[in-house]
Amino acid sequence: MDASIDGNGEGARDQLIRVAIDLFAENGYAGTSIRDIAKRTGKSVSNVYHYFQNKEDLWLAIIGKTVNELPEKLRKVALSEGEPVERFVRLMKTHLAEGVNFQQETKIFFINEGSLSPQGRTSNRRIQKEILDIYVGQLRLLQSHGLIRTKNVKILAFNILGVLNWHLRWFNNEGELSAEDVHNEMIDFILYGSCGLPRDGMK
Amino acid sequence: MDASIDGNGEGARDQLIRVAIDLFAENGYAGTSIRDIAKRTGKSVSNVYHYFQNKEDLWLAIIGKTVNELPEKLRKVALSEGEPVERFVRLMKTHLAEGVNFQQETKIFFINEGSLSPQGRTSNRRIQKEILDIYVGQLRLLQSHGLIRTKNVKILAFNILGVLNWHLRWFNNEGELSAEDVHNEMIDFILYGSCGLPRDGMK
DNA sequence: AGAAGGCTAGAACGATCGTTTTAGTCACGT
DNA sequence: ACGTGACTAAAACGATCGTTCTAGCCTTCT
Repeated sequence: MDASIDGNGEGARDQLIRVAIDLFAENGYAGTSIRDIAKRTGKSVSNVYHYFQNKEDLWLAIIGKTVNELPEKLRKVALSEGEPVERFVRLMKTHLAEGVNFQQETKIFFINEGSLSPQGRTSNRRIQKEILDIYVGQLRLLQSHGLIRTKNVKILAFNILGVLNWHLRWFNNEGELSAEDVHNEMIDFILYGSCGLPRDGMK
Repeated sequence: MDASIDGNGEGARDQLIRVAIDLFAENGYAGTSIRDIAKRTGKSVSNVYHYFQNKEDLWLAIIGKTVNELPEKLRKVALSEGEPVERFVRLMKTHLAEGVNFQQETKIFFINEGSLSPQGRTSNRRIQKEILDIYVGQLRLLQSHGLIRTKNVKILAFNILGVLNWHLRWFNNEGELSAEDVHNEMIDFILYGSCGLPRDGMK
């Protein structure tokens, strides 16, 4: 039998991660104990410590495959071919799609900065800085094409990230509107706010 | 001597609140212990319990005079006289000014939902709902004047609140740009995004 | 002088925290 | 058959948590 699949179709390690994500999102990092996680999985405390070195290691395992890889994914889009505005739209669509994919993980990422070790805190800040820089870079490019209304692209980038990141708090993928519809409205809002113009040549 | 003023010009209770705000903002609610607060004030643990019934009571004392009163302040502006767009701008300026006034308190408010008691959690949600409703109401009014680009004002309200609330995370009042300049750029972004138009008749 | 009460400190209580230790089961290679 | 190593459970460790208890100071009123 496949070693990565057990009887109920989910490895013990994956189950621990899934439950930890739920609990971290509900009660925060400091507000969630190892015993809470063990209890909800039906496993024992030592089981957690068999798969993870400590609590922060479990945290990093959650962030590692999701938020940590976000800057690289966004950079790939930012450096891709295409017309500037269209690429900018693609950048935001990628960003929003990742947000829906890893909604809880990203929410956790933003909410629990204060409870981490100094290394975790630094890594957290670095990721946010990288993402900000990607947007600032794209906005400067658009600005050089005369497409941006204002001078201060950094404020603009913060505004855009506010819209994109806040969406993690309110968007419900089980709602009546499709993610694509919601995202298109958000992107229109941002494009009007940034360029004073609607999306260009997009369907 | 005035009973509310002690030797160093700050009452013990006020000092405890001030330090608690700092620590809650740094390490979160669950991540901050009563002993941490006592230690930084130089006072004892029982001193905290002399002025506050328990930890959550201290939390509520912090939120009580700041975030709790925000919906009422915004509602007052929302119900005031004036031209719709101008009033909408005044609403956001008030919102942003309060955010700068109580930046740490409001940040705490958003970050620590998960660590509160059920009552605290409910009250937290209620406040956020009230603020959302105020913006939805204003947007509907603007919509009835034909000033809104889109149909779904709720998404629009979330986008706006994203911009306004995210600003609590990055804005530094000691920076080179004045709060007014930054806020005007933010409001322009929102107005373009919402109406497709710049501020009207504003200086 | 003496009682009362606001304010403070320090010790103590039971609970819970993250983590470690000990021990057990089971599958598998030799 | 035997040992090895992955996995799991339960108990225990020291530290820290929120909170309470006891007791002391100091001011104010009588």
